Amino acid sequence: MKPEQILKNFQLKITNARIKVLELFQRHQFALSQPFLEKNLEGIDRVTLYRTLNTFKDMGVIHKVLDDTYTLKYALCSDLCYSKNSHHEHKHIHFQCVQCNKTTCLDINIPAINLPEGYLATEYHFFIKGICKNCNDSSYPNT
Amino acid sequence: MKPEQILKNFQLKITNARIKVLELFQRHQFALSQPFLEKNLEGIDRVTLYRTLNTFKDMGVIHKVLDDTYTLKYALCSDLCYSKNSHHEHKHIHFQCVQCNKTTCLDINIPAINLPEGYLATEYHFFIKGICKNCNDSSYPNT
DNA sequence: CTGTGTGCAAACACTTTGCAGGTGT
DNA sequence: ACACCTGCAAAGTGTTTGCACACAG
Repeated sequence: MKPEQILKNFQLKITNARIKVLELFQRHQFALSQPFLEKNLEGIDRVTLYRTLNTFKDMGVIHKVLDDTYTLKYALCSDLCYSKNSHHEHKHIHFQCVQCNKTTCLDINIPAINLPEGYLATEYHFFIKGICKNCNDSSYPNT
Repeated sequence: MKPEQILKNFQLKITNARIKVLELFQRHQFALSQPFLEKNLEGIDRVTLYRTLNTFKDMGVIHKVLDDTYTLKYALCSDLCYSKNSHHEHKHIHFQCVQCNKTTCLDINIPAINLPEGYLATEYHFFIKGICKNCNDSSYPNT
């Protein structure tokens, strides 16, 4: 979908910065951080990027992706973000590759957990560190 | 166990800073961050704390606890950190309370996940956000 | 005595806030 | 026209590095 259309769907004003940010998300299948955006989108202010990401997150255009780099990352919401009852939520597992340093969304749901009596859950975050398919494949070149 | 004994067990030099840090960990059942240690341990340099935490983590005295605050947290390793085959690893779930802002270790193992072909896992991080037992109990006082 | 631990200064990286001016609708 | 978006400056917070001195073993 065209960035302009996405913005329209979410009733967000169509601005240069937002289009550029969405395009960048669409060009990459992995989660993006503000520093990454800043490097790859010269001409757009650092603060604007932070605010754009925040707005997108609040409106449900993107969702937080946590890994252990302690830099906020986000990924475009997709089918993965909708459960069977068409309720927008984020219960899939993320994968952080220690080789290419990319964190991606896996098409695997977070398994249900029985919390001890008295606990109330609102959000689940599950990520796995390791070597992703791409890096794994390229380290064993075809013979 | 006495902090001195712990240090001895891990073949670490017994210093004032390390004892103080271990004592603080023992006094709290939740994960501690460097900023927290800094506030609660006046007289010990900020950098020393970072380095102490790093050393402890490398030696397996403490383990990383991730939540979405983007501040590194650590917890003392305990029985939870040893799997059935007495192999030191960290596969339990953490819980981040949005009310008291404490992140704790749960006595629940991370369920096994079947990764897609080609992926290789080395670490699992799973945390749940919500309201912990303590906060939940205190918001519904006994009648 | 020797190597490791500590403290201080400084730099680095990521994120947030305030305000003035610009722009989409 | 008006509200919202953007850019700039500055500050806040968490973390790392370099170097000289101190101290545990």
